Amino acid sequence: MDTGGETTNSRDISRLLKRGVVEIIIKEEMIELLRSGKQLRLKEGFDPSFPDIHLGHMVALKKLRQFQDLGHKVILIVGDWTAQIGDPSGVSITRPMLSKEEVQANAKTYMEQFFKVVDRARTEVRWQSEWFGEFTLADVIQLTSKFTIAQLMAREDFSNRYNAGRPIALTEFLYPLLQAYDSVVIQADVEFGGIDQTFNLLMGRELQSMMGQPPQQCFMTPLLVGTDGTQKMSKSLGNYIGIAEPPNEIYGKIMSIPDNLIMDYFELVTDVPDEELEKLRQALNNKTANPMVLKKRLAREIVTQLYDQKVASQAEEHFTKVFQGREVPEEIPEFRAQPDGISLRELLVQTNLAGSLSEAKRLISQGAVSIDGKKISDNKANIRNSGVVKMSRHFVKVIIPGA
RNA sequence: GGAGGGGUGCCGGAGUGGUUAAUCGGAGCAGUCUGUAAAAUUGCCGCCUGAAAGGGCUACGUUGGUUCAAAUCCAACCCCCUCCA
Repeated sequence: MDTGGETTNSRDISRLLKRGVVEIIIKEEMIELLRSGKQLRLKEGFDPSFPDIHLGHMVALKKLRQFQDLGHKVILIVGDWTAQIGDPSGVSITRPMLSKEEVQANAKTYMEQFFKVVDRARTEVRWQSEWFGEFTLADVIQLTSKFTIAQLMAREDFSNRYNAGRPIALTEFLYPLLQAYDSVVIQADVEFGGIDQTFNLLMGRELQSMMGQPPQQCFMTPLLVGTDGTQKMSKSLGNYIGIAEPPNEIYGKIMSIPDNLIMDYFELVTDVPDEELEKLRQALNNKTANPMVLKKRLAREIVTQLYDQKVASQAEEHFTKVFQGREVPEEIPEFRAQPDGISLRELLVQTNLAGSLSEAKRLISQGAVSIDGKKISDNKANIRNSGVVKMSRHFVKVIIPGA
C-alpha cells in the first residue's frame, strides 16, 4: 500500500505537526491534506557543497521519517545548480564551482548519512540538472519575469545586506527562484526546511500557484543551537555534531553542550515522549536532577539512534572511564617512532595534536602535555621509551622499537 | 558616464614612514577549577630557531617604485561600496 493509506487520524496529525515544528504555512491546509489520504510528495533539498549532515539537520529529517511512516513520499533534490550560486545566507557569497565528480562524491556521502534517518524505500532522488540542464536563456527570462525586486527584497537577509551596504550578487536572486521552480517540477505538496529558509519555501508556493499548481505547504523546523550554546549549529562555525562522527565523539560532544540546551536537544533530536520530557524539564528546573546525568541520557539516546544501543553503552563507558575517571582508554592510536626516539614536539606535530612546532612548544610549556600521567613542561623533551602521551583529551601510544 | 569612500591577521576593527607580527574586541587553543556544562581565573594565539634573552623568514588587495627603513609615501592595476546621471 503506497498511498497514505487510511486517513491519518487526528492524534497522529497533532503529534506530527507539533514537536520539532516552528511554523506551518498553511496549517489548516496541511491538516486537510493529511486527512485526504493522498500520498504526499515531501520535498527536501540539499546543497552538495556541504555533504555532511549534523544534528541540526536531523530535526527535519526525523520529521520526514515520521511522514514516511504514515505512507508519504520524500523527494530529495540534489541542488547541483543552486550549489553554484551559493545560498544567500550572508555568510558566504561566492562558492567555488564544484566539478561534476565532486558533486557526485558529495551526493553519495550525503545520502549515506541521509538514509540513516530517512527511509530509502520511500524516497525519490532527483537532480536539479534533470530540468535545469536544458534550461535556455529564454526560460530564465520567463522565470525571472514572474518576480519583482520588491518581492525579493522582502527576504530579510537581502534587505539587511542592502541596507548595510553589503553586496548582493545578482545570481543570489536566482537562488530562491530556482528552488521554487524545483517545487513546480516535482509537484511538491510540502516542502521542508529550517525556519531560516522560510522565504525560499514561500517562493515555491508563489510560483506553483502562478503556474497553475496547488501551492505547497511550508513546513519549518526550528534551528538547533550548536555546541557553543549561542549560534545555530553549522559546520562552518565549527559548533556542530556530525551524524557520521564516531560514537565516542558524538557522545563526548553532547556532554559538552551547555546545560540550557539539554531540553532542546531532547525535544528536537530524540524520541523521548512528551510526557517524559515534561518530567525531565521539571527535574532540571527544580534542581532535583543533576544536569550531567540527564546529558548522559541524552547522549545515549542520540548515539543509539545513529548507531545502536550497544555502541551507545560502549561510548558511555568510555566517557565515564576516560573523562570522568581520568583513566587511560584501552584503545588509543599508536605511533611508531624510530628506535632512537623522537622529540616530544615533533611527535605532537606528527600526530596532529599540534599544528606546528611552535604550537607544540607552546602546548608543552603551558603544561598541556603529559607522558604516562606525568606532566612534561620541558619543551625540548625527547621520548626514548614507549609510553602514553596525553594532550588535552587526546591520547597517543608511542612505541619505541627495542625500548 | 561623473563624484566620493574603501580593501589590514579566523572575524570585526585600530594604525598613516622606524620603538608594528602589527592597539583593541570577538572567536579559538591550553592550564586551574569542575559535571569534558556554565561562570571564574591564568597563559597562548604567523612560521622556523633558541633554555631564555634573542635571531631569521613570511604577512597588511596585486605589481612595481621612492627610502638606510613602508601596512604607512608614489605609480599602475584589480576588487568592493555610496551618491548623482
